[in-house]
Amino acid sequence: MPKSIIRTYSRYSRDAVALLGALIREARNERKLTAQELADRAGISRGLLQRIEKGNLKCEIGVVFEVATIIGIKLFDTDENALTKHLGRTKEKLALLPKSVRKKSIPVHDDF
Amino acid sequence: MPKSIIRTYSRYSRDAVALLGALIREARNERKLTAQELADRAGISRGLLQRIEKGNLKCEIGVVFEVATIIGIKLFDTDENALTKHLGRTKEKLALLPKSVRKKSIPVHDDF
DNA sequence: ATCCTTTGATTTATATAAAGATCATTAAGC
DNA sequence: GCTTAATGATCTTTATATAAATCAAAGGAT
Repeated sequence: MPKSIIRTYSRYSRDAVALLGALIREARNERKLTAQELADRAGISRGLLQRIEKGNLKCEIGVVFEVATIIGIKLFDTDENALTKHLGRTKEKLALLPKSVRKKSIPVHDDF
Repeated sequence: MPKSIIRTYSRYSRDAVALLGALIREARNERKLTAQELADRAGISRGLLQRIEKGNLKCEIGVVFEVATIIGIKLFDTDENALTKHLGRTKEKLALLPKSVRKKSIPVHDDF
């Protein structure tokens, strides 16, 4: 990440990450697990779990999802296996779509 | 990240990230945007967008969510503003819960 | 009220993610 | 079939996320 990149995030994105972190903390408390215990189960440091629960935007998505999964939070869908099914359907659809997007060289006469 | 940490991810987590990436690519194609264009709108490099669409687990969650948001993918819920409402409710609940989890010093006689 | 576990915050060292550039490959549009 | 834009892949540099350790503060349990 060269030359000090400044990132901006929409409110929606910030809320989404914050929500996920709050859900994790809530679930952890309900299950009576300490931060250290959950961190150990996820194979991460307690400090990182702190940042995740706080809704830090710079955490690796894989780690955040893994913690959520371990603590029992269903991502995207509530019913079982819905995610996998959805993934399958999406991949099938992708195979039928154009492999690349191409701009029209000349502005088309979009008449009608 | 000292001493070369090896991370493991559950299939569910990997699928979830892969799904999100696939959804982003699908939406991008439907909207006839090039990778460079979407990357520019998100303020990231094309290379990073490639990794996101490929379902790379090491990308920052904030960036992934931001791209998803920009391209119009609703996170967690389908109906409008559901996320924010959910966040609000969760935060209220958190205020009522114990601030820390504590292990029983002596194994309790869990009799019944 | 006291004890001590849990959590919050900070610091340092290090592994690595991301930007930017470049080249090869693919495939849309003509 | 050509052309060339779009994508895929790789390399280097640099900023930074993370692990680990430490200390302070908070708050259950007794």
